[in-house]
Amino acid sequence: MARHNYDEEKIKEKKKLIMEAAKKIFYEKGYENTSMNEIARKLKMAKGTLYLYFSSKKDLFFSLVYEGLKILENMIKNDIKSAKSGLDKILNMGRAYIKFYREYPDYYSFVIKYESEKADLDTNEPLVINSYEKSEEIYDILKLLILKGIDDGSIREDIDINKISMLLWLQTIGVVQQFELRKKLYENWDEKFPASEILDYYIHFMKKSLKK
Amino acid sequence: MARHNYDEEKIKEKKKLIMEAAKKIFYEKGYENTSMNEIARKLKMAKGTLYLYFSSKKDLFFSLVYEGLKILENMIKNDIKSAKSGLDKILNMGRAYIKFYREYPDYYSFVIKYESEKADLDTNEPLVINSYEKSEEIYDILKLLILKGIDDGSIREDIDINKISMLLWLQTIGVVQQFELRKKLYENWDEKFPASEILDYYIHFMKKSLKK
Amino acid sequence: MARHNYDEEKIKEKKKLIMEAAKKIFYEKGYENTSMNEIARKLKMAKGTLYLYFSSKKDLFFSLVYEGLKILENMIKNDIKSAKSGLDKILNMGRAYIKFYREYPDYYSFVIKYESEKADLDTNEPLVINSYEKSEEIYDILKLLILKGIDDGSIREDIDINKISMLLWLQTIGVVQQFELRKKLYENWDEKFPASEILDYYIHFMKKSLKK
Amino acid sequence: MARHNYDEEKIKEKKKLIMEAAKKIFYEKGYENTSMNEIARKLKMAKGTLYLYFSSKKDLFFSLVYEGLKILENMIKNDIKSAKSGLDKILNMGRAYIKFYREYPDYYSFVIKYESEKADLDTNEPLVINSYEKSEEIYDILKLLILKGIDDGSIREDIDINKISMLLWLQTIGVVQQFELRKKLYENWDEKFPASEILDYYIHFMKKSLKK
DNA sequence: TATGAATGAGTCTTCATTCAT
DNA sequence: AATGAATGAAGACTCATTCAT
Repeated sequence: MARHNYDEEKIKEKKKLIMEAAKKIFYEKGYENTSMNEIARKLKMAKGTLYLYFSSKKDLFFSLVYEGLKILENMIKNDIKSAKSGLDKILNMGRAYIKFYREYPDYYSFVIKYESEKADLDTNEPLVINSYEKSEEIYDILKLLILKGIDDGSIREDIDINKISMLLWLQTIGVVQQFELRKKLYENWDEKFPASEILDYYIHFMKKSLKK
Repeated sequence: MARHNYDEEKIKEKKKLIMEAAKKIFYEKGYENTSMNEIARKLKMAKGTLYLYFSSKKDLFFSLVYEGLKILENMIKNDIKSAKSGLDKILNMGRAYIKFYREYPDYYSFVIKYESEKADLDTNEPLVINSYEKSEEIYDILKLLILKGIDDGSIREDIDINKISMLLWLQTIGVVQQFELRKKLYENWDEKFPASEILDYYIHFMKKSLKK
Repeated sequence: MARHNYDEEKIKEKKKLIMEAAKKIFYEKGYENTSMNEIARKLKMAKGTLYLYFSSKKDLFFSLVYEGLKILENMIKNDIKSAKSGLDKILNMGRAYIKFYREYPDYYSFVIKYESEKADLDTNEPLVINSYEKSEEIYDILKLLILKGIDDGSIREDIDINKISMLLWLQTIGVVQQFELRKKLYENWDEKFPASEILDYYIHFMKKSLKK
Repeated sequence: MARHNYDEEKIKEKKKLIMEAAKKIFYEKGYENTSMNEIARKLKMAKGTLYLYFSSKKDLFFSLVYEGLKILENMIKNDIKSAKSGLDKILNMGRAYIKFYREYPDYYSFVIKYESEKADLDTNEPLVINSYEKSEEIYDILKLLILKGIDDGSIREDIDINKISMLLWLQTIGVVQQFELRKKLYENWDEKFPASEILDYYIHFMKKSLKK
């Protein structure tokens, strides 16, 4: 039994090791431009060894995606808790997403890449189903929070709850994604405010737009 | 001279022809999954001929991107004109982008794809430079419109003009992109309102948030 | 039009060229142990070129199988004609198969290999269907010939026509296949008669067994 | 000494155990499509352990072939004994082979596979030599039985003893092999007689052909 | 101007075998 | 005696690009 746990532990560690190396390369070069060969080389491992721990390149990548999704989920759930009013909870949700992007730019990029191709993925794969459910879950949370916000008087009443919850989520992800794409560009512009402030301003503006 | 023009005309026409065919295939199958072979086959042309008019697969694709950018630019400029107040002009700008997405889903997809990979592109390529300039241009237009809106009393005053102009553009592109990614998903959800309404609601909500 | 024919001709010739080289290697080393790389090397061609003419290794191999089947079919049909009585026609059929084996040992080996794996093949592939039909066809021809033989008095009457026709075909193919497998072995045995006579003796014995 | 025997016994048992598992998988999936990994997994053993008992995948497979050959040999020897006349002995020999095929389809498939590739094998391997000797042995037995049959009046005299003995063996193995290959195919044909009867008819027809 | 045959580097993946523990 | 992680060569196949005609 102890032995068994010991081995499982070792396997997990090795997986971590491989994922750590893959994370860097996938992040730097993108999924398509990363070859299993290169990952193995970086690890000073034989190519075949990778396949001992991950059944395919996709499997290795998705493991990273899944890790990212878990981190994101935790951050959101945590940050919702730490706020009182419905409005604050919603704002914290947005802030959590931005924090995820800032603290884990690599995982963030995997999650985005994954979301971009979800449509083409096999709908039978557990990971795909899982993430579909997570999307729906977040949507439901948002809806509840808005209801709560209206109830506790922190949010204006003249909004369509269904639509605004959907919109807020699209918008938050969208703003961050676009910011990531264009940040280099913006960094060269106005020197008076750092481009990175734009995301904080997004939250600030959302607050203004939602509050009673 | 006349001869010269005639030839140039012919070359342009041929380029159009090729781009038309490429547009369909790139849209259907994506850039990576489209081979030059397939484009040539569809045109009943030799593969080599394509390289007479476009120096590479990338070049061909970027020409489509550029075409798309021009269309988008025109739509925006037109739609700005047709409004009076600063607020309405800004809303029309957003509407124009959404219209572009709806009417030219193919060009839209190219522009997005291009934006997503701009980071990896050679910063010396004219198209990249071009797009940098266009971004700046739009930022400047937005800034002016907001100033005008504040001036004519259609827009609230308690906003940071620099930041909001940057944000609005990121946000609009982001919302549309995220909507495109998730629309299939959302179509299965609430049957009461069609998912496609979300984009119109986005404009509606933007109006609420900006107006005095 | 002339141009078109010319090109088609050239393609056919190239295909022949490739098939000729592949034939030798497949025969020497067997399908599994032959790599596309090796075939290309032998032809002093790039690997990719092979795929210009054959869509896959299987396709290349099956083209050889099909060529073999056509040769065999012709030989059988020809040799049946040149005999009068039912019995002689049947014996000639067997002789034709043996002749095929002797004159085209390479094609013979492909046909055998193919037959051995037919069961595992995709039943939707035209080549598979085709060969199934050919089997049935041969069975029908045999049945007719036996009827004719009984009718013209060249074949004994106390046999089950359905069974004997099936059996004769299995037996002929089987004897040749087993002979091929064991000939090296047998060549070292009795020096008085060359092992190769065994196939002729098979026909001789079949005659004795069938005739009235 | 006692200890030594005990250990040897244990090794033999372990070998049996492994062979039993391998037998099933080799039969289901074929030699090439079976990996040592899979065999080890089925046995809940480590891959390396297999190599403690068998020096290679080939060695493991050949052990099964050898086992099959021993079973076949016994069946033949037994069934020869239980007949009186030379003809009946020969017919029983054929029947024994068919019985082997029917009762041990797995071992049968290994023996056939082995025979098919014997040509490519190292002529120094004991198993190959062994099989060469066995072939000669069977040839000799058949020769004796035919002589006996002629002597006791059960077999016709107008045959070449050397040739017929060689032929009968080739023919029997060949018919069974071809039947095995095509049985699925034939099962769909004539509904009046089950395809499986063909092997019995083969013996029946052999009897007719050989008897005085 | 147009052709399209040829290239060949590069991709993911498999698996028998070894060897340190 | 038993393990199972690691190896690495080998395989089929793709495709943007070139170049002789």
